[in-house]
Amino acid sequence: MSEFATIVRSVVASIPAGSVMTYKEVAIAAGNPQAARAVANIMAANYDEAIPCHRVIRSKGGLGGYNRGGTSAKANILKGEGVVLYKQHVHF
DNA sequence: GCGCTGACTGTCA
DNA sequence: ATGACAGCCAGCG
Repeated sequence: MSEFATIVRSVVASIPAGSVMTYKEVAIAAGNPQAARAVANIMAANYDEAIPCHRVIRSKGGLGGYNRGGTSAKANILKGEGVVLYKQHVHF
């Protein structure tokens, strides 16, 4: 794996419960502000239980996707952690 | 090593 | 306010 992927995982794993980060923010934190797609790809292709991908959302507030139960499960988990959701979109 | 795909984003029409 | 287009990057066949 590349260093980028490692940093991305670390960043995502560092997101506290009740908080969320956008793919863009994660990409920036990983050192590549333009690599939002790559971040999403890493999440989708290399999911790990230690990596709370459900706390990573789209810049528009959409949940994006989830490879472990679907968007619905993702929304449910976020809501359970204290994130305010409104019809599957994060309420900033 | 090349080309396609995707849980994206921002801008233009 | 929607919809379409293009730019961007890493992973996989």
